[in-house]
Amino acid sequence: MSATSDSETGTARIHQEEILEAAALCFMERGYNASSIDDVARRLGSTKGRIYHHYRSKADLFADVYRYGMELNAAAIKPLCRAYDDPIEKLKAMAKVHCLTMLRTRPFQRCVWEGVSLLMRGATTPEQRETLVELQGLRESYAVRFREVIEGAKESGKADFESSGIATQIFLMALNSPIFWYSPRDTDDDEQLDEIASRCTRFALQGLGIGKEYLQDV
Amino acid sequence: MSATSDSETGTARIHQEEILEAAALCFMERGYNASSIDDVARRLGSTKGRIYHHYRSKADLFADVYRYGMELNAAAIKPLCRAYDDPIEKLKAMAKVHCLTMLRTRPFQRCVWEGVSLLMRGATTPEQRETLVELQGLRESYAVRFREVIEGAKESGKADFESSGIATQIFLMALNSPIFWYSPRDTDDDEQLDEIASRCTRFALQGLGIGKEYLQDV
DNA sequence: TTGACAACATACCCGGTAGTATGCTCCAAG
DNA sequence: CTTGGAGCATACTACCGGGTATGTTGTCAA
Repeated sequence: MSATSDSETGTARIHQEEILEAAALCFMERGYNASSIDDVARRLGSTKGRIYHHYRSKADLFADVYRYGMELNAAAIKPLCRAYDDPIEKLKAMAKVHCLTMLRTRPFQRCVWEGVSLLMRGATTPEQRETLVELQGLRESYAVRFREVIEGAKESGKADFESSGIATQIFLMALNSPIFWYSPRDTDDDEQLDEIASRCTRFALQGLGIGKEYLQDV
Repeated sequence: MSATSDSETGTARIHQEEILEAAALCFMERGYNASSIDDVARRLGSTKGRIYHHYRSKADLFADVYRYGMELNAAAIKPLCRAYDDPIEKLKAMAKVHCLTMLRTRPFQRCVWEGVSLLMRGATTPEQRETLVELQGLRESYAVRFREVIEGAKESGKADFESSGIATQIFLMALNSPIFWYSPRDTDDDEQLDEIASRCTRFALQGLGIGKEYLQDV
């Protein structure tokens, strides 16, 4: 049996991860609609047959890229969720890690981003619609984790904004921004990424009205 | 003569503006590649013939939407360029107006945004490539105006950041963000938009390290 | 009155692409 | 050693959508 596309374990998933990476690169470079399955296959040095053996449709493939990207995000902030008392410290850590994940897994994150847009537009089949709504739920609950900590920071009196909904949106936007304007240099050392993540994090936290006295170590 | 698509004056442009608006709405809802010329025509209650009478290609139509969006931006901040001495005050005004323009002309701004992405990807013909590079230049020079004021704010000692390039990117991103997460309410009064623009502006200015004492009237 | 042209509509072509049907090969279980 | 299926490749179809060629109508100037 094949063409399952969800919750695979073992070797199947390993084979598919190669496909996922190629797909993410294609979708990032040309966008979902402009990328053909043949493009992805070419990048893999194979043909359509391989992809359609593992995925029932192009939309399925994209959905799996989306899911994988969100899994990377969730996995990155997971260890931080219960590790802090002070909401400011927690928010600092989450923001920094989130931004670093954006930079390190840029192709997937661009797909996640485009997925949000594709959601609002028309998903053809009701089955696809269902999948996209589920994936949107993943992203939504991820955002909620940030919003809760952001609200905690406000209650502690160290942050200052009005609508936590809007604040969270802009906050995440600032952290996500490098996936658009950052293009990896030839010498893409890890310090460089850390530097950029720091600046984005500082900007985002200051945007929430958090004083600089709390942001020395970002 | 027809199919000129640039620097029209008088009645021709008026007819085209109707097309521009329909195209902007389509491109916003489904994206450039997923929108067909027939979709745009349907929204106009007409057929392809009308569009291809005014534009030589789909890419030309998109380019004009892009251009129009950038013209709206440039026109909005133009009166502010020589009206302020204090860089902080100037930056406040520019940011607020920019954000408001984003909210009020959202379909066009979404197209401008997608245009940036389409640029990096492959433009087919060298002629299109040339056009897109020119449009990218418009956007670039627009960003430079902000960067100069942002650098001025830093020199005045009232802002605090490290790289003005990165700072400008995140700054504009924060101001642009509502075109993605804001969907107009049924009661979309103008105060609502002003409120949102204020919050985005405060966030962006604070992100630059500008103290709250300068931001009372945003 | 006419004819020329703008401003469309209609009908058609054709290349590209998602999806399918089928063939091939290797490997492991029986 | 043979057989069934995983893991692909090859060949093909069907259709959508960009672009064009041509027809139709209103208008305005000579």
